[in-house]
Amino acid sequence: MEKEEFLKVYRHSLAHILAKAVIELFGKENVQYAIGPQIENGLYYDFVLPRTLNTDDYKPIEDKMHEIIKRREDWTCKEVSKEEALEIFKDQKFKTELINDLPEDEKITVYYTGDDYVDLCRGPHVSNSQELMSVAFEIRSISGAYWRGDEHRDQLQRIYVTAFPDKQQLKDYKKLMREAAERDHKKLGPQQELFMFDETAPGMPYWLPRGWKLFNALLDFWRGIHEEHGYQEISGPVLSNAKLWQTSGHWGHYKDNMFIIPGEKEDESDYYACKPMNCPNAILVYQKHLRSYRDLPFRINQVDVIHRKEKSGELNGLFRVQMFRQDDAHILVSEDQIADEIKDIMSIATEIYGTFGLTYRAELSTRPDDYMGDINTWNKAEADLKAILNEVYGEGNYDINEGDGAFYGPKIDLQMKDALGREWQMGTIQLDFQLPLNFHMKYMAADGTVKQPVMIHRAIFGSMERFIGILIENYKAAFPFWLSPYQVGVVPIRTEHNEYAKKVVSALKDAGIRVEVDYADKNMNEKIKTFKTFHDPYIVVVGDKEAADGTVSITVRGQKQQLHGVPIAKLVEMCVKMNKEHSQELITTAD
RNA sequence: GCCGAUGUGGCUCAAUUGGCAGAGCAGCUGAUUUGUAAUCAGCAGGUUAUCGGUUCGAGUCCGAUCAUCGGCUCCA
Repeated sequence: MEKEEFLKVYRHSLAHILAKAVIELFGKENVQYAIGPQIENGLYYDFVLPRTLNTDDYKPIEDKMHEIIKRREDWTCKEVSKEEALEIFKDQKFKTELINDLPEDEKITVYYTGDDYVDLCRGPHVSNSQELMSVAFEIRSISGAYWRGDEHRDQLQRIYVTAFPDKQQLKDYKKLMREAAERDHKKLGPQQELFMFDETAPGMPYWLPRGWKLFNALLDFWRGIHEEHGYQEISGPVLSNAKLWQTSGHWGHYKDNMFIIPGEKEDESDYYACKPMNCPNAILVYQKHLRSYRDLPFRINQVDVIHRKEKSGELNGLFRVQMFRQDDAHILVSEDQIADEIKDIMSIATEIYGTFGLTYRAELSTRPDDYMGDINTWNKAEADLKAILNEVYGEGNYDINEGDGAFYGPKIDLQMKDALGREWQMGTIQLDFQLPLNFHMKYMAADGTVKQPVMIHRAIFGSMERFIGILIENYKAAFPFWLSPYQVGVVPIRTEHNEYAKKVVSALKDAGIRVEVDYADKNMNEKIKTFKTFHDPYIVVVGDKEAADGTVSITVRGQKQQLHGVPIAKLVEMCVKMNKEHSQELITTAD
C-alpha cells in the first residue's frame, strides 16, 4: 500500500474508533454522529452530544480509544440495500439524511467494528483494530462546526485528532507546530514593533514606525515593477455616496460588508460608505475621457485603504482584517487583448513571488450556475485562460475549480507556499464582464464603432497586510536586507566615538540605507543586544581602531565571525548592492 | 453570526479555600566608560478589559458587554 493510501486508511479507521469511543462514553441513545473524514495530519468527527465538551474530556476519550483498539476487534464490511441502511441508522438523523441523498444506484456499504458499532462508509478500512496499535494520536482540539457547513443548520461539536503512523512522526509534527507558533505574526509583529491593534478599531492595524518602513520598502519594490509594465498609479476617495455603490452593484450584493455612514437626511441617497473595493475609482478615472482602442490596455494600479466589515469571530491578526490595502490594479482591455494581458500579469507574479523564494500554484475557477452575461464570451474567456495556464505551467500543473468563479467572470487564484509548507491564497486575477456594463464603459474601436472593454481585476500580494503577515512568519521576522525596517544598526563603543559614528550614519543615509544608531552613554553590549533582538541585518561597531583608519566592524545577522576593518565606502557598496538586487541572502564577506 | 477558551503595570508571569495586588525585564535617576546578546544601585509604574451583581470583604464567585485566540461559515 502506498504511504498516502495507508495514511488515509488508518486515519479514517481511527475516526471510526473515535466515534465508537464517544458513543461508549455517552451512550448510544445520547449521541448523533455525523461524519468523520481524514484530513491533513489527522482526522475529525462531528457529533451532537448531551453536553458541551471541554479540555477535561480529552483524556477519557483518548483512553477509551486506546482501550477499544486493544480489543483487537475485526472490522467487517457489509453491502446493504437502502432500506436496510435506513433501518440500521433509524435513530441517526444525519446518517439517515446521507442515505436518502445517495443516488438510487449507489452501492451502500456499512462497516462494523466489533458487533456494537456500525458506520455508513465507503471504506476502505483496516481489517482488525490491531493494525492501529502502533498509531500515535491525540486530541488536538474541540470546536463548533455546522452540519454540511451550513450556518443555518445544526451546530455540531467537532473533535479534531492528530494522528501519525508512529510516535516519532507525531513528535516531529508537534515540534513543527511549536515552531509555527513561535513564528506567529500576531506575536512577532507587536514584539518587533511592526504593528499593533487597539480595541477601538478591531481588525484595523496600526502600522508602527518599524513596520511602516518595511511596508514602504515592499511597496516601492511593487511600484517599480508596475511602472515598468505600463501601470499608472492613482488614489481615490475612501468615502463615496451610496449612488456609486448602487451603480456598481455593491449596494445590492455587498452591503453587509460595508461600513456605512448615514447622512443628514434619512434618505439613502444621502448615505456614504467606505469603499470595500477600488474598482469604481478606476472606472471613473477611465471615464474621465472618451477612450480610444489606442488607450488599451488601460492599466491603473492603486493601494488605497479599503474597509470590509466582517462578522465578529472572523478577524485574525493581519490575515483577516477590516481595514487593508490591496495591491490592486484594474485593466481595461478589448476581448482580443485578454490573453496577452493575463500573460503579462503572470510574469509580474512570477517576478514578485520569485523575489521571496516563494513557490506558488495556480487555480482556475470557472463559470458558476448563476453567471451573468453572454455564454459565448464566457466560453472564450475560459478557453483563453486555460490556454495561458497550459502555456505557462503546463497542462495538469494547475487546478480547476469548476463553477467556483464569480458571477461576473472567471478567475485565476494564486496560492503560495511558505517556509513551513503552508498554503495561502494570495494573488487573484479576475475577468469582469459586468462592471463595464453597469457603468456603460466604452471605447472607440479602430473601425469607428463604440465597443465595451473587458475589465481585469488583479492583485499579486492579495492584501499588503496579509502578505506582510505571511512574510513575518516566513522569515521569522528576520527579513532580507532590502525589506528590513532598519538595515544597519550602528554602535559607537563609547560616547567619544559618536562623532565618527555620525560620519558612518550619514554615509549610509546618503545612499538610501535605513540606519539606526544608539548614541547613549551605556554599555555597548546593551546596544548590540537591542539591535539583535530587532534582527537588524548588519550591526556596525565603531571604536578607536575604526575611527583611526576610517573603517567599521560588521556583525552580519546569523554569522558568528565579525568582519573587521571594512572601509565605510565598502559597507555602503555592500548595502546598496543588496537593496538593488533585492537579495534574499545577506552578503557575508567584504572581499 | 455560531461553538469553545482567554483577558492582572509597556512586556513575560505570580497572588493558597474569596482576606493588604507582587516579581523579572523594559522605563526614569545616579554611578560605571566598557571591543560583540543583559554593569551596579535607587526610583517610579496597576480603578486586575468594561459595566453591574453576590459578600463584612472580589483579581478570584455570578451576569452582561467589549476585545483577543482555536475552530465553523465567509474571505484578500
